[in-house]
Amino acid sequence: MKSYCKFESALDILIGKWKPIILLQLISNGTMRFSELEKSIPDINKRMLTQQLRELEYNDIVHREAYNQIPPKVEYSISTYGQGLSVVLQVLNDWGESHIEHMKELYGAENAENEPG
Amino acid sequence: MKSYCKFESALDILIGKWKPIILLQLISNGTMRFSELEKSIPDINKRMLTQQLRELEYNDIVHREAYNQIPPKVEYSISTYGQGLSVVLQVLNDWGESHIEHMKELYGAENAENEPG
DNA sequence: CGGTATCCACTCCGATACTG
DNA sequence: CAGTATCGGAGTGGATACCG
Repeated sequence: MKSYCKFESALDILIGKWKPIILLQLISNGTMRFSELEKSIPDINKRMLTQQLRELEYNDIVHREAYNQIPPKVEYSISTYGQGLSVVLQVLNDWGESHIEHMKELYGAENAENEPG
Repeated sequence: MKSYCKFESALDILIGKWKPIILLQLISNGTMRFSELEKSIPDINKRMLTQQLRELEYNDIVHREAYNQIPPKVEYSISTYGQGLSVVLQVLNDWGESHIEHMKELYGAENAENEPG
């Protein structure tokens, strides 16, 4: 049996309320400006968007390109290194999808995606 | 490009301070009693162990077998359905391992596993 | 032995206001 | 446009005591 001892560090990178949807947007749309991300993600605010992007940038998943001009223009995209995450996200997505089905079988269709109250 | 729209629900199941290490223990050791888990995970307390186990049980990842006897005996193991997670954890583990290396290259060996302050 | 109940600390997140 | 600063509430986790 293999060790599995490092999967916490992978998790850490994906954890954060808005990181999944941010990654989703960047994967689907390629390069996006800050304001485009803001518009494409309803209910997020600037503070959270900035914070989550900074963490993803720190982990070299997202690339930030700032143009020195007025008004400012900053573009975000999945970094070259970050492309490697796509396999992981694909696996998580597939398993997540089937898990939703499994939960429906166990608990019925309503409210079946998450934890108990 | 595929949709990736369900990987949040997979994440939800793995998120929780002690879930990774609990899963690790059960995967490595098979069936374990409550007190064995408690001993094998330094710094966890009963409340947290119970809570995280309940959530994993709710999601049908962990199976709970209670024997009606005094003193009580309760055994936990990865459920049959939960075995399907191993592929996911393997992928996360592999990527996490290489990511730790990547962070070391970027930021040096010390303290390179997680987010910025 | 295998839990609950209670209380407290801390972190995460949201709302809002301000800035270069 | 693309942020930062500040504040407050909710949720998550820790310590401890108690229970069947």
